[in-house]
Amino acid sequence: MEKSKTDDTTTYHHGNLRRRLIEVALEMIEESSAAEVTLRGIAKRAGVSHAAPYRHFPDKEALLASVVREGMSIMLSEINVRLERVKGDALTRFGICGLAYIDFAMHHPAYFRVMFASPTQGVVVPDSLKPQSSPVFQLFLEVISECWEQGILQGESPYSIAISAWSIVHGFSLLAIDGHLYGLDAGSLGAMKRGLLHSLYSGIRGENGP
Amino acid sequence: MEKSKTDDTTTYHHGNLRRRLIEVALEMIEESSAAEVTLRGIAKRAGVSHAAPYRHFPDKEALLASVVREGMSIMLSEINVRLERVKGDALTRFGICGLAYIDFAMHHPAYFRVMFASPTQGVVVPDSLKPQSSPVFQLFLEVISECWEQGILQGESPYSIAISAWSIVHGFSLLAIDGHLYGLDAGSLGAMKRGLLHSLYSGIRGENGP
DNA sequence: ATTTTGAAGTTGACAGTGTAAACATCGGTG
DNA sequence: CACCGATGTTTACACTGTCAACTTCAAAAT
Repeated sequence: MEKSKTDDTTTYHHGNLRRRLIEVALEMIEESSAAEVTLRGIAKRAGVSHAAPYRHFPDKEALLASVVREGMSIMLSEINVRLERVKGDALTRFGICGLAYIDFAMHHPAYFRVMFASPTQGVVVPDSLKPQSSPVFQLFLEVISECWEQGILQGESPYSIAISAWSIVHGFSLLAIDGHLYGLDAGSLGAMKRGLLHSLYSGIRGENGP
Repeated sequence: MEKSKTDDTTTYHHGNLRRRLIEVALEMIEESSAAEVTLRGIAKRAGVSHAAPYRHFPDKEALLASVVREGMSIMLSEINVRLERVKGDALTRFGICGLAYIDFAMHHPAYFRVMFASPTQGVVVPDSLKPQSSPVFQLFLEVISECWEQGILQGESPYSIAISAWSIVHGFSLLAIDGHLYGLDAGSLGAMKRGLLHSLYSGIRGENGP
């Protein structure tokens, strides 16, 4: 009779809420924006009374936090799936991490926005979900360490390289989904992604630069 | 009797509200966080009835937008002040832009947060204040163009370099003020800033990297 | 098979929010 | 000096998050 934490299968009285609530929440974030999403609105769209969510989440923030956790999990797995396909070459794996990060942001902007909305809105993301402690950052760190040990990447430490890499990749993701880079077509955006990683890898120093 | 848009001098019935409201708003953002700030709370702290702000701003969002504009303006001027002191050397000027951007974020985290809270909260930042159209980004672009023309920086275009530069600098700023990089002391944070810019300038490719 | 029981959902209430409309007030202009 | 419009106040409303009391129903216990 134990209700497992990750309860997918149909259960309960009215179907499987909890799950449905998370889905609806994401839907509504896609349509409007994380701030304008209302708990009552979510409940209504789920076809349930306005207080029903409280049987599954202590408060609104907790529901949103679940969306965040789910997003984190999906992001991590999407990156990992791509990594699986290119075992071996450490540098390539590094590139894949960066590209996959940006791709996740562009493919799932709603997830991405809730995930990194931290200080604003009501979404007070728990510390364990902050960038550096996130599994995604840890993955970055692993892959970068591998490169660093092989002398493929240089820097003060793998950690400092990871900071640089995460910064550039995350910053670009924000531009891509928010400022949307002046409506560039998919092709040039793809080129831009690669250009971005290249500029970090090879640097932007010109011939006349000291 | 015209009330100029930027009304600093004391006027009106009850002193100079508008100005005071913006100040109080910023104060309260510093204390709690942009989302939890309430219009009624701002009014109360300004010693005024809860509807008074509506004589100066059409709605809450407009007040917050004014805070954003002010932040943008301060950021721009702080960067410019530092640039004034180092006319001449284009590359140094580029470095100053990046450092000053990060410094602004760290010195005025409240401003920085409202400014880039875009999609979340109620702060729907107008398009004209989005990163790429902001004067700050334009400044980046100018300085980078200068370097690019002199062959000090390389890349597909000044614009693409600016994207990379803004991305890394903005992403790092987020880490610094939000994830706060595990409570590093000021010294190592300073070193980190420089390391960050260096990694973009010189790249992170190691000896064994292709 | 029937009772029991507690989780899941509902209803109604409350304080607090943003905002609008009607009213009050004061300083400068006629 | 009277007026008038900008500035501030009061009252009111719809909506939010959240809580407490109530209902319902499916499975556990008898």
